[in-house]
Amino acid sequence: MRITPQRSAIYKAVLEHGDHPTASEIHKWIARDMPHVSIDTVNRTLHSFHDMGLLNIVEGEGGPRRFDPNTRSHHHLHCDRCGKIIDFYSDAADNMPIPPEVQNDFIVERKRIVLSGICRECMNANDASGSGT
Amino acid sequence: MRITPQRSAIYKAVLEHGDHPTASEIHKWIARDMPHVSIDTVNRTLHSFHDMGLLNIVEGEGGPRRFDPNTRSHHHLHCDRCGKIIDFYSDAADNMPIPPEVQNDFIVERKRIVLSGICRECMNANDASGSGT
DNA sequence: TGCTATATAAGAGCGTTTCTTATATACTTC
DNA sequence: GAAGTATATAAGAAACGCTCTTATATAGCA
Ligand SMILES: [Mn+2]
Ligand SMILES: [Mn+2]
Ligand SMILES: [Zn+2]
Ligand SMILES: [Zn+2]
Repeated sequence: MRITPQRSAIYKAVLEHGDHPTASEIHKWIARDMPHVSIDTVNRTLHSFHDMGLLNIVEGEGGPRRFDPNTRSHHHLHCDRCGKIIDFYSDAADNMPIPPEVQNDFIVERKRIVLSGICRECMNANDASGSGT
Repeated sequence: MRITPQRSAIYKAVLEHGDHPTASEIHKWIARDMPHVSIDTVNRTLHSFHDMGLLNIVEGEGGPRRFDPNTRSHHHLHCDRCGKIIDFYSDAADNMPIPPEVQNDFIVERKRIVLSGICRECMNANDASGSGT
């Protein structure tokens, strides 16, 4: 795979961005330094990186794909209010046994836990507005 | 909430479809009996059902939302080849402890396990084509 | 039966992803 | 270092899913 300025910038952007960005967000992020990179190149490149194992694609409830530069084994919290996706780590989750009937009919290559609910910020926002005088 | 022919048909279609269909798939499914139902109505109605707790929205890796009429606590296998999503049940998963540091910063309302890999059909398809003489 | 709040159809609009094609360029070969 | 070639990119079009707008229809109530 060729090394191009676009690819370097895209990879750097994903690492710097930190969160779980969409192709569009990476495109905007990069635009500061390289305004002429096309969204098509960003999207195509992110998928190439995914195919090479440099990035994960994060589970979501429809909508645009979100990419994840964190390649350590980890899991996610999804906030139902603000849509934020937060990493967490859990040995219990990593070591959780897979049911035998699944193992018979399916080759498991990846195991992820998704917890949905309300994040701390949204909790606080709710408290502040909800219980005043 | 009013009972309308469209809503009845959409609910029936989701139950009959069985799998984890998209709004568009339900729209096509219904078209056999009711060709004049709009995709907008299907989509809006599916979301209403979701808000009422009749349906779940299934986690996916981008792309259109997929709905799930199975309201029992269960988890999913995602086939990387054919994109199929298969239900499975696991007490170990349901009882898995949530890390304390998560509980401090997040109100967990739903817990799902997603296993990605290769389903039996894709396995067999691969065998048949891959290792012949 | 008639009324009214709610639901629907149709099409427009929007954002994301993919496709097409001409142009540019990273890497190889000499 | 120069030339050649396979690969990558830009730009715009197109496809797709989802949402919004507005005029019309209708379910359920009085
Ligand atoms: Mn992550
Ligand atoms: Mn399911
Ligand atoms: Zn939140
Ligand atoms: Zn499969």
